[in-house]
Amino acid sequence: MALPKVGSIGEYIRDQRQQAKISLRQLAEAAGVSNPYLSQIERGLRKPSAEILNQIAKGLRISSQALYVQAGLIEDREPPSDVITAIRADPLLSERQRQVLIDIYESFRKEAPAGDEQTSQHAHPQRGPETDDEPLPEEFLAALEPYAAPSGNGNVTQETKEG
Amino acid sequence: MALPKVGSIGEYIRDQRQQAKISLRQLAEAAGVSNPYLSQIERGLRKPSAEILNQIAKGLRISSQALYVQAGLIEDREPPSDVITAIRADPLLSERQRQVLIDIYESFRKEAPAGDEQTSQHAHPQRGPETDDEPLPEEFLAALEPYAAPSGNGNVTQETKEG
DNA sequence: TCACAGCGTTTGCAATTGCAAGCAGCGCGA
DNA sequence: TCGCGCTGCTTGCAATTGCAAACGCTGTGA
Repeated sequence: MALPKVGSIGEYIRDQRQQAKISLRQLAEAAGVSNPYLSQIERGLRKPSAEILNQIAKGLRISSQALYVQAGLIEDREPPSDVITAIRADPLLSERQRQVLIDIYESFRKEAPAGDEQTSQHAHPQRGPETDDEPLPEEFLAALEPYAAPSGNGNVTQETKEG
Repeated sequence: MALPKVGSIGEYIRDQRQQAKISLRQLAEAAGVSNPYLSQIERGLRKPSAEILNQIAKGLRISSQALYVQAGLIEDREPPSDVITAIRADPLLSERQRQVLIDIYESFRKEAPAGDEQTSQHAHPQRGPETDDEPLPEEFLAALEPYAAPSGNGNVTQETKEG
């Protein structure tokens, strides 16, 4: 576990605050917490709750995640090398959708020849967002709609919205 | 709007727990919290700290971020499209499979309004040939086989391979 | 009919959070 | 020398967290 010091959350906050060139009281005001409590947090005398942490993050204009990671409350970033893990972790999917995705994925994994793991990125010269060989399985998507949610939406052409 | 009630964290936990088919005591044990406290959390009588939340997430085998987002402790500013990342990174999927998975996932994301996985049950009065009771869309999996590879395999019952 | 095991819930209680009030120090203008 | 405002820190104290123990309920086997 090469995790950073959990207690460094206070130092991290103080560091961020000083870099922002604001006083402890100012940050306390912006974050909506009391000055003395913030003081104790920065010196590691208190272990703030997630709500306080979130408010402090807002006051510092930094990501809440960054603070949570520093506080050791989030496995830093959780690199989901596992598709199933990522699907399970997605809070915006319904349980039904999750199950469908996992099932499809597992069926793929079972069928897939596990031999071409050598950077299959170039396995298929896919140039556009759509596969050229054949049209996308719109039938699937249309059929999946009842599993997703209301509002029949056939527009599923992928928009390459990788963040 | 998007995050109506923060207190729904308890419902979310209970939902996840029941879908995992484990008892309150089992989850409490796995998460390292007391059973009565977990009971109170699930019913919204207590507001757990981030540490407890983190442990519960571990016990549920879900992402801490998912819980934090549900708890309103993280601005869902960064929608975890980790699913797409994971799909893209999976070396065992063919390009076509990858595309199908991403398309399905994105269609889910577009249709699903995050929180109401319950209401979506009755969202579609006009149902297909099968009723909603059907646990899993085997028809989809069967139809997807040509997109995966030869060798028909219909055994895709949810085995919930909890590691 | 018991006894046992499991379920979720309720009940006190120690420990902790988080705050209002107050304290000590520093810089500045009168 | 004061006073004023700012810095951060210390001190009680109400409110809350989180837990151990016990409760009521249901199902199962002797």
